[in-house]
Amino acid sequence: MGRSPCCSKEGLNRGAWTATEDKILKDYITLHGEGKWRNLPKRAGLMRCGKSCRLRWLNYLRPDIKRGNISHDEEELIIRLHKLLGNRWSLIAGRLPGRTDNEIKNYWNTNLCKKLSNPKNPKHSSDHHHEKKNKISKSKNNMDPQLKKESSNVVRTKAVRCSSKVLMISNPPPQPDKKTDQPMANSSMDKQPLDMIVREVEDNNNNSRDFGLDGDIGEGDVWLSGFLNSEELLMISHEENTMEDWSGNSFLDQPNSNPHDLTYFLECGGDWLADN
DNA sequence: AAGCGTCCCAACCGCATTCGT
DNA sequence: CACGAATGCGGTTGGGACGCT
Repeated sequence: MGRSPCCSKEGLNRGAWTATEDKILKDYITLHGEGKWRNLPKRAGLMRCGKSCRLRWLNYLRPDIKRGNISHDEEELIIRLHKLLGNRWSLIAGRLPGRTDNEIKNYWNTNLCKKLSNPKNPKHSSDHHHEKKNKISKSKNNMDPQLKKESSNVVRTKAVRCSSKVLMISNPPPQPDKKTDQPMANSSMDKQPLDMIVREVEDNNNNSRDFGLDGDIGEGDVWLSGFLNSEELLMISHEENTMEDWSGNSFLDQPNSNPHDLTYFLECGGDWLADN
């Protein structure tokens, strides 16, 4: 029983990649481009499964990969993003140019997880090369259960890619009912001030409520789900009551933004729509 | 120097989601 | 709409590197 493997494992190389394999893969992708991973190994002459090739390329061989030396700024950003997004490593990585989801995940698990659970421990500096061998007696599978619990208390959503998401902050239009496609009555989210929404996100962090996309979705959740699943995520700054995209551009600086209306149309890829 | 324990990270695995027909 | 294939994602594992005794 069980699922059939992604490819036949017989006769395939496993484990660490050799320099020769790297070169073959890199040359092949340089020549033919990414994609068609399943057939790639055969065509490139690699004794690897397609998944393995994809992973190797994305996490190691891509020319724009930055490796090691995660800066203090990057670390701060990871922490902030993780607070908001939880373990959605690919989304977090998307906001850190040159960083991969795997690298960020590893960095989180080996450094930030401990650091945040024990922030006063001076051994946990931001320079992870210096903290490499700190002696917290904890094996991987022995993680503090409380810590595990806390790390799961984050907004989690199904990984959903959006083609075009719209986020209305203060005055959302009636949303079509998923089943009937008819507009729903204005929700209680209407005219909700910005900080209310921020608080709602935080409350959801605290009570582990999951934002389901299917079935039993509250009206407010529809909006927040859209927000949280959007690749072009916005950061809402509590202090300044402004919205920023991750590059630090203020929402209020953008064309068509209106601080009183706070209607923000979001096109994945970060393009600001000329009109709605 | 050898043995042991711990840590880190590349790679693997299984499931979810998207895509194509 | 249904189905299978392809791709993407996040959790987990295993082995090498390193420090300590």
